[in-house]
Amino acid sequence: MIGRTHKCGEIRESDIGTEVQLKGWVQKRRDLGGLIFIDLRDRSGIVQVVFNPEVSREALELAEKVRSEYVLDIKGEVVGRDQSTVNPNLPTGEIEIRATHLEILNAAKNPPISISNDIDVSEELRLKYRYLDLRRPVMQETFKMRHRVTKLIRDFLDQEEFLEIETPMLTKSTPEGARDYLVPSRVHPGSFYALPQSPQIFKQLLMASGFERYYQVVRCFRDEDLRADRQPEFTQVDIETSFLDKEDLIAMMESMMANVLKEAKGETAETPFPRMTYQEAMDRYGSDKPDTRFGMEFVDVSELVKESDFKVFSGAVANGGAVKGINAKGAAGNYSRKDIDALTDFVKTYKAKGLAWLKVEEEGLKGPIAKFFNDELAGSLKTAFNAEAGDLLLFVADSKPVVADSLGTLRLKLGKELGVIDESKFNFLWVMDFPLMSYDEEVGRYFAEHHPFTSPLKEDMHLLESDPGSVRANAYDLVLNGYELGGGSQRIYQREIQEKMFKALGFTEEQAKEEFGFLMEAFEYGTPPHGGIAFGLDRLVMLLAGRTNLRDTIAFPKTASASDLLTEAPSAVSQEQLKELHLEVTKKPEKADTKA
RNA sequence: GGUCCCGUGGUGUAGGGGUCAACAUGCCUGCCUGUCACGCAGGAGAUCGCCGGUUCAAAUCCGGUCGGGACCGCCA
Repeated sequence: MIGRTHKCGEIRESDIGTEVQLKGWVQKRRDLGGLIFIDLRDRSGIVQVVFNPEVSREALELAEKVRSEYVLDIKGEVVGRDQSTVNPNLPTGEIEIRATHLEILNAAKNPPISISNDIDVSEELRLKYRYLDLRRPVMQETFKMRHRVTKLIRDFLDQEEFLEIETPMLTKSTPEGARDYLVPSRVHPGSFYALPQSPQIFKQLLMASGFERYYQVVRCFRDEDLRADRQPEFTQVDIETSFLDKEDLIAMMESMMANVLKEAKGETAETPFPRMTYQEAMDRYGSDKPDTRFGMEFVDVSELVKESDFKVFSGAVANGGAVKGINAKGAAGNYSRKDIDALTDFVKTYKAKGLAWLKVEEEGLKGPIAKFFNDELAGSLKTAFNAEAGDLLLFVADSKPVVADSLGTLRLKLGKELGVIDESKFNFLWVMDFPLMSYDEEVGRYFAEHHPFTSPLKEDMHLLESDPGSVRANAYDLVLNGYELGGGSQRIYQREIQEKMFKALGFTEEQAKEEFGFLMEAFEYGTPPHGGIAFGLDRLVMLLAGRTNLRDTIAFPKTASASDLLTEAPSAVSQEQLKELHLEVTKKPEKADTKA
């Protein structure tokens, strides 16, 4: 018994009368005594197999031994079911397999997690028995989706004459950006490679090499703490082009994404995608990656309330901050004072000192701060928020970054709680004109918002030395439903500009030369104007598959504390290994499971 | 580095100082020829994550610790 003639989930009425051989796992066995039904599952789906003594007593007796997740090899005939026994819940429900032969290829212990879509297991067990978790149909679907998306992207880029070129995984640690994962060098005592945070510099060098269009589906590493949408190793679709200006590249990427959405989801995305400047995104949504599937936009009432008797408001404006609010339409009845207290605690995690609120009623504004607003001001506020009776107005008065952060996150929370987000939508959005760099008060210098190779906008170039903080980057982020899907920019390709950039970032000439001298040297040998973008593949798949956690789109992900529960990585290593690498561990490992 | 939530039979939960270890599901055995959440009858299975403290008595209270999750910081 070797051959497999059909896949379980693909057998149909048209196959009736066919002799088939199937291989798969036991989803469920139903033993009726003289008759046994087995739902056989392979990656294509499920089909019902019947063991009947009139067909093969031998097979029936063997089937009695079978349990969940046994691996079977079955031969039989496809037969139609009586109208009364058709199962409308299965694509294969019109037929069943009348088994003539059964071979048990492998037995299985009773699995610790059930192989079904309804998740009623802890994340911990799912990760420990990841190979079982991945058997679940939803997970299989997600990875089929991931494959499909990756292939669509590859096919698209291939058609556009991009070359997929690999870049090193053992590379040089560079300052700026995230913490590096380091790999000690055995050959060079005390020296370390870094795993790439992205192939940024290599792809620019490939442009210097004259490849013109490069892409790579590539693993990247960042040793930072995890989040639901952040894993320490993740996959980027990394793209770089020569001679294409921003508009050409953006149009091409829109076409690629629209194609992915169409082919993977059957959804149409209107191109060109909407655009918004960074400033506008911050002003209207308090985020550089706004979720535009719903409104509830910020209303800046700083001007209205700066003279008000409510000191929290007027004081914030006087201190150079702002007072902004959002209107939770019709939500006044949904939120008790206790609920609003909870919202207040929520915004406090984002440094807001408090949350002011007003309920809009027919007679006027209600709430503890209503007394500070006279009829005229109350009227202006209602107009500003387009407020009607039943609305709940929520305000944060603070420094501008705190207002943006806290109110922006509150908006998302309320959007979810009030169910005003259309989950079926795919809202792409370009966010443009990011600041090139921002000043870090604690460290006392500027840091690049994207990375130090991002070109300034031409019209801001003259400010690079005089007022670096106000220079806008020739950069663009692609946002999908409130997630940053990718970011790109036109790059600096001239040595003098790159030198100015490093200088603005506080590098001495020597430092710049030591860290990035090879790149600047390359600029001197005819590097073409170039630019590119990188997309987070895991996130894209997560959004397309309708998942909310990045772990669900990565076959073997890490826990929140960056460990792998399946292999138990990371783990201690032997003294010999450490010695070879010229390393000494100064802190005792948490787990005393040192390898022999 | 910090905040919050969770940890009880295989799994998911309930309980919350002393006959309270319960429910569902799964598992095992038997019966059953049209099931597909099969059914019926019976059965096994947990010192309540771990360590310590309080107490006559701790699964329950307290402290610590480990593990999982969400978030802040961090990260584009």
